[in-house]
This record gives sequence, C-alpha cells and structure tokens, in this order.
Amino acid sequence: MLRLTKKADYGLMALKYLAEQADSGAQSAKDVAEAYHIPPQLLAKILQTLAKAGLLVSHAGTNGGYALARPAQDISAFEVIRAIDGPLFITSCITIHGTCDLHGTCTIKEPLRKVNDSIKELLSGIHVSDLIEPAEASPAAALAGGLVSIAL
Amino acid sequence: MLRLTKKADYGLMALKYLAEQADSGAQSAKDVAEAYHIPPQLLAKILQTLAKAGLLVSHAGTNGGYALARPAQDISAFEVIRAIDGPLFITSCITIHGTCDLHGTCTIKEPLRKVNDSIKELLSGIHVSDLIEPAEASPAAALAGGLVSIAL
DNA sequence: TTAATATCCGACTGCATTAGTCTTGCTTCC
DNA sequence: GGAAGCAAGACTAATGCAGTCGGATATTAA
Ligand code: SF4
Ligand code: SF4
Repeated sequence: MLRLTKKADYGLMALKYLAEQADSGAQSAKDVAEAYHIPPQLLAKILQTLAKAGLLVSHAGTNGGYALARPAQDISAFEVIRAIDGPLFITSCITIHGTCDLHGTCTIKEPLRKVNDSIKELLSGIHVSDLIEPAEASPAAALAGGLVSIAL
Repeated sequence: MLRLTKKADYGLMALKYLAEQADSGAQSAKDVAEAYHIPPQLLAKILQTLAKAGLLVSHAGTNGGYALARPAQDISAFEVIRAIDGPLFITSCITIHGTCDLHGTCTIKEPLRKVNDSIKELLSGIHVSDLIEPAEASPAAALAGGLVSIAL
C-alpha cells in the first residue's frame, strides 16, 4: 500500500547527489547512476523528466550535465514525486477522474480527500536539503518539517 | 503515486457502513455490496480478510453476516489498510526486504523511513468513527486527528 | 432432515502499471 | 568533425491489482 515508485525513489537520490555536488558544477546522468548503481538509461530519463518539470537545469555537450534549478531547500519532495509519478493520488477518484464508477454512492470520498491533502502537506514540508545530513537529524530539518494537522 | 488499492477503499466503505448499521445487527456481505454497488464477491473476500485480521466478527448461516469487532472509534484507518494491502510501505526496501539491491549505496533510505512513519501515524489517527459524519467536520474528529510532526 | 442463507478458501484470468532497454537524433564544446 | 552529453519515443518483461469462478462448510428456519 501507498508504495512510492522506484523512479521517484531514484529521482530523490539523484537530487540529493546533485545538491551535495552543487559546487562541482554540472554532473552527468552517468555520474549519478554510477554513484548509486542505478540503471543509467533509466536514470537518464528520470532526470530528463525532472528537467522538463523545471526542477533541474540541463546542459548538453561535453562537460555538460544536470544541476539544481533552485537551492536545495526550495525543492520539496512533493514536487519531485509529482513530477515523476504524475499527479495521481491515494484514491482512484481524485485525479484519475473517470476510473471509479462509485462517485454517486461513495460516502468516503470526501474524508479521503482530506487525508490526501494531509499527506501532500507532509511531503511538501520535506525538502531535498533535509536529506543530505548523513546520520543525525539536522537542526534545519526539525524546523523545516513543521506540523501537519489533520481534521476531517 | 502513493495510490491506495481499491480493496482498501472498499474495506473502509464497508466498515463505515457496518458502523452505521451497528444497531441493526449483522449485515451480510451482499447487503453491503448492494448498498455501494461494489462487486459482491470481491467485497466478500475483503470482509473475510478483515474478519481474519480481527477487525470484524463473522457469523455464518441465515441472518448471519459481519459486525464490527470493536467500537468504531477504536478501529484506525491504518489497521484497515494494513490488514487488506499487507504491511508494505512507501519504499520497496522497508518491508519487501530483498527487493532493492541498493541497500548499501542508498543514502536516502533512512529519511524515507521517517516519512513512512509519519504517514503511518497520520493514518493511525483516523478512525472509522471519523468517517460517518455526512458533511461537516465532527467535533470528535478534530480531537481525534491530533498532530503529526515530522522531523528527519 | 432439508433447504436456504451465508461465510470461507484457493485458484484463475485480464488488465494496468512499473521497471528497464534500445534506438535514434540533437546540441555543445574542443 | 568528433566526442560527450542531453532528448525523446517506442518497445518488452515482469509485477501487482481488480474481479471472477467453483466449491466447501457452517448455521438456522421450516
Ligand atoms: S470508492 Fe469512493 S473514494 Fe474510492 S475511488 Fe471510488 S469514489 Fe473515490
Ligand atoms: S533506493 Fe534506497 S530507499 Fe529506495 S527502495 Fe532501494 S534502499 Fe530503499
């Protein structure tokens, strides 16, 4: 349940890597793939998607590659996931639109939308800068996390 | 991304229905299925699963059916989802165990586990009793929801 | 006792999504 | 011009989900 796709997973890893290597200029897709042992061609497409979504800037040619389009603390995990996996959410009805034929009878739809929003907010409160701390909690993360309240 | 399975969806609807009809005694799987236009045989299996998980009590025979094993406010959405969809979570590594071959190199695993826990807590704060209010937020729900803080 | 009602259980199929690959073309720098 | 790199789309294999089918067992009412 609620499984994140591996692509989004890879995307987050790549973004983290790019955030760490921000000083060293652009990094090629191959570099990132080798650093984490991710299938290179797959990661390439993920990075392309991320670039198209405006989260990365790309530069073709020799010594080209990808770099963050914004500072790491301005890119939320929610944006990344949405860019890669698309805008689909926990219930089939919210975004798939016509998939569920129970729109009339379903009485649980509204509450679930609230849950959906809560998760969305939770993910929006996480930034790639929060991922780079190696082991112990960074003081920034505690601040950035914030609080998510849920009231149905 | 993060899509809830329809089975879990149906399960929540059924539980809500059973909570509402708690006074009328046991309800058969067919009754619930007809009330919401859910494929009867599919719902039957979901209810069986729920019963096996201890969330429902079942009674075979004429005038038999299912009823809540506990009061509605003691059954969390998390339990329901877990019972139906199994214990899998947002990343492939957390519960699938051997699926991801990046355990060594992956540096993003720990932060994601925290996110995972936050979502789990969020879902644990929602009970089926919070779903029965038709339109406006129930006062109980605001209390029951609580706060979920996330700190990486 | 019999028949109707209902849960229980496992196997099965069709479909959608996901993970990953291949191929081809375009851009930039040297 | 050629190497390094991005861009883009088609393609395949595998997985998981939604839903179905068939039959077995338990309970109750007549
Ligand atoms: S059953 Fe209700 S909540 Fe679930 S997908 Fe259909 S309309 Fe949405
Ligand atoms: S890439 Fe990392 S976080 Fe994702 S499944 Fe593999 S080990 Fe877990």
